Amino acid sequence: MPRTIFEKPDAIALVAEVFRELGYEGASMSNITARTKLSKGSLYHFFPGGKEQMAAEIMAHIDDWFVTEMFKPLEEGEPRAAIRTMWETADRYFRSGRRICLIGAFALDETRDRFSNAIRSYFQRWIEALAGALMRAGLVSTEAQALAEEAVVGIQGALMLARALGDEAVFGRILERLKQRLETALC
Amino acid sequence: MPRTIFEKPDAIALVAEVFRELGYEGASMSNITARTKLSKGSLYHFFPGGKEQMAAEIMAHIDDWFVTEMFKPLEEGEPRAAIRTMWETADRYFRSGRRICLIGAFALDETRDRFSNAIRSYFQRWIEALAGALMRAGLVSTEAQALAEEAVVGIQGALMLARALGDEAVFGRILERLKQRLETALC
DNA sequence: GTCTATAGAGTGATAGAC
DNA sequence: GTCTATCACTCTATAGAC
Repeated sequence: MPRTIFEKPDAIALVAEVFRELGYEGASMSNITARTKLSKGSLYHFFPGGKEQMAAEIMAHIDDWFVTEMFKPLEEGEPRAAIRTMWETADRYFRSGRRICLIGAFALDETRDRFSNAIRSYFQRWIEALAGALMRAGLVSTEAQALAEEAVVGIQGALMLARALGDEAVFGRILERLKQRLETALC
Repeated sequence: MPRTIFEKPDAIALVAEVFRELGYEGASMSNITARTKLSKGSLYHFFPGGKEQMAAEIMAHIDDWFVTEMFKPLEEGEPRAAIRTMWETADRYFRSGRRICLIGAFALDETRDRFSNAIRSYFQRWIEALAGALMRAGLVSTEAQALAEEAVVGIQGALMLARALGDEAVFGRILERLKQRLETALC
């Protein structure tokens, strides 16, 4: 019979999309095997710890992506350019509001306790990286902290509202307003 | 054997807390009976449609509460006073960030399709009620719409971030900033 | 006695683990 | 595929209000 060979990074990406669509509880092993075409054997080969390990590795994978593409540039690059790039990176990652934040969704459901450390450190690092960039761009600490918090809150709230209203355009509008607010503060 | 008599409003409130804590999929009938002390007999007596009916009635109950306590005052009352009261009502309902928005949480998980109409109309009415009050207070339509959207996005994002960081204080800080922004716009 | 609401064992289906 | 645990849900017996 025909077989498809998967590598673990593929498996993580495929399973991630199922979790993103159905949530942690909603993603059953049958759903996952049906949608990913990965057999139960393959899944337990890649993730001996079962569903919990899948979710943990998916979150780590998302975190890695953000560290490379967004947090490190904010922490180490020229701050104004990095902040400008951040909006594009967010828009690209969240597909202009069509894709939700899996880590944010996990924060709101019963999986939150299981993964609370990963969830907390992702958002903490995002806010701190942005606040740090704003300070290096000339803002005082309190203002930088408040604006950074507001930006991350706005992105997450916009993703939820886009999903709730079935209108992805909300995301673009909020992103634009947040961008303007940060640029105004830096002038 | 000893029996406890429940009334339906009590049943809705008790079950609501289980859904809020565990999410739709996470709240199993066993969990619900264990935490609420309602037997399966009582639950299926009150909610012959099972879990789906429970969730639908809980959402309707939440929606009713918001209509009475927040949307109608915004739609019909003196706009500036109603907006001022809205912040207090939100802070009280969400217990200063300790309680999440169940309707928002449903919007992000796989239940979203089942309840999409209820979810959409809740957020739509909130934004429209607030935008209407801002217009009656003197703002032009586009600015009122944008500020209303931003306020609801901010509240939802702040609830998520408070939960994600395990730090409810975020909610109070964001609420205060949103309040200031609306008051500034109205001056 | 009648009737409604509750208790909780029991049902088949399906979950996740292996 | 096989396993056991647990799922949503059904059903019968009966407690308690009248």
